[in-house]
Amino acid sequence: MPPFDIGKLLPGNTEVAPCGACPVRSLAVCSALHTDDISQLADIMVAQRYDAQHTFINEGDFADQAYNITSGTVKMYKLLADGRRQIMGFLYPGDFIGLAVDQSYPYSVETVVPTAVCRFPRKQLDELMAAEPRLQKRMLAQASHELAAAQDQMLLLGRKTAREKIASFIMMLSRRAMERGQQGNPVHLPMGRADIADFLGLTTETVSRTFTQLKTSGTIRLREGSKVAIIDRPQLEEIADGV
Amino acid sequence: MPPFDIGKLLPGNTEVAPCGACPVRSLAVCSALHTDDISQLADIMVAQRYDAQHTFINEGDFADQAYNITSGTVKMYKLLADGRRQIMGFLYPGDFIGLAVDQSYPYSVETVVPTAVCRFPRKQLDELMAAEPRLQKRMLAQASHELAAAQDQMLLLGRKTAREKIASFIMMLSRRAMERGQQGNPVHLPMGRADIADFLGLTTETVSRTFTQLKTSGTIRLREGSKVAIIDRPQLEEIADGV
DNA sequence: CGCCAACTTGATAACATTCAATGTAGGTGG
DNA sequence: CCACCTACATTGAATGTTATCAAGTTGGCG
Repeated sequence: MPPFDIGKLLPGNTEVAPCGACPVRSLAVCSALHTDDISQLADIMVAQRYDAQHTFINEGDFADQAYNITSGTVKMYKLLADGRRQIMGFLYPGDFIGLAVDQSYPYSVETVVPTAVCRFPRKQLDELMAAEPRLQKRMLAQASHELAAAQDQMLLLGRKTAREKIASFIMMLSRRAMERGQQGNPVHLPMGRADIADFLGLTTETVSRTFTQLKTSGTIRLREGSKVAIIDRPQLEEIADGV
Repeated sequence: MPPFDIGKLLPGNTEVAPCGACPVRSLAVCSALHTDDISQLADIMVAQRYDAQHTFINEGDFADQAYNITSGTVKMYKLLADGRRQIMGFLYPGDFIGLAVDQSYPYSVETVVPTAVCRFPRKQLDELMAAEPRLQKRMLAQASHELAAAQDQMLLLGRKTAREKIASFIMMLSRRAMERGQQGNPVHLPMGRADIADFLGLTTETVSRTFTQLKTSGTIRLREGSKVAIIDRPQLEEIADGV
């Protein structure tokens, strides 16, 4: 039998959540809206929960829905015909999916851990955007931010060594956690080695070997619960920057 | 003496060009504006011309200007500390620079061939954008388009072989030429092997060898004037897609 | 026509992949 | 509660693609 099926939902799905009490409101695009606009958003929104390893967007499908992550982690990826996979990025609470999209989704999206999202019909979201320049401005800012991240990743994929890639990856997760007010040192890696490999353009074996190498050189330490402790942060930063 | 200097300009620089007669108006973000708005744009705009191989944006500099290419070709790139370079993309007439930008430019921009641009102060462009939702919408569309291209490039850099990278590159230039109403078959490559290498995450030697390989297999033919003739387009497409 | 930069080709080496085996941890059932 | 089982992670050995180092060749331009 197949490892996952047609959108099995966790208990409590499709509830209409109170945006006013939303824990990620300050992070999300919703921050661009006033309280009365938020209620408009809430009207067209559906809250939903997915299991881990559940694909809720398939590359090529008609893109009629947009999503906002409220808890959990997801990965966006593209596939080649023979199954080679490139993960474009990992998304966290507050991140938005389906903004920079044409008619059909240019990538698939799959949960890494159990994840909650807010789902919007794109058509109505477009209308709200047309009426609310603040929202549109916020979307442009988000697109710009994503573009900058994509360009950093292009430098990493095209020109960095395995060692530099892994160091950059740990630094990125650490910085991201701190930006979100979480602790930046024992960094939590919710994704497996295969996901890390497909994000960095490596194989799982090379990822594993490189972690070991950084551990041996005293730069990091691997902790239980898929956590990485940064022992020598300045050195990790230097490795990441290719110095 | 240094190979290039402090912004030497070709004759006829800093002229105030008539946007109404602009050859790339339909391609550019300007297409979002009506004739009377265009005049506002023209008021804050300066037309400028640069020699080939001239760097007019330096990574890290304060980003107070935005640019629109009106003729020529430029490359955007990032550098690592030891000089390794990744080219994020090549831009053609109608393309916009300085949109998805924070305080400082996240990349350098250098002309590939003699190039003409329109230059805008970002501050005033932002004001015009706030007043003209159509312009802002157009900018969001452009950012989305760039993001999709960046994601395709991430798949290429992370997961494609040298052969697939070169095939994808030729196909991309061919498609782009056709979108612009130019002929898509003898594809013109205005950039050198080093630029192609730094765009595809390869070395110049590998680029050269791979061109030879595709030539030997009868898929392409190298023509004078840095042109590539596509002999077997279906096969080139299959190679590009990793089949 | 000659020069110089860019491109091509050749030989060797290195980094990462591939194939294969072993180790470890989380989850399930006895 | 422990033993087992399965996933995943790590380690090992050999291969291969691409990089590196080095020598030609071509072609554009003065």
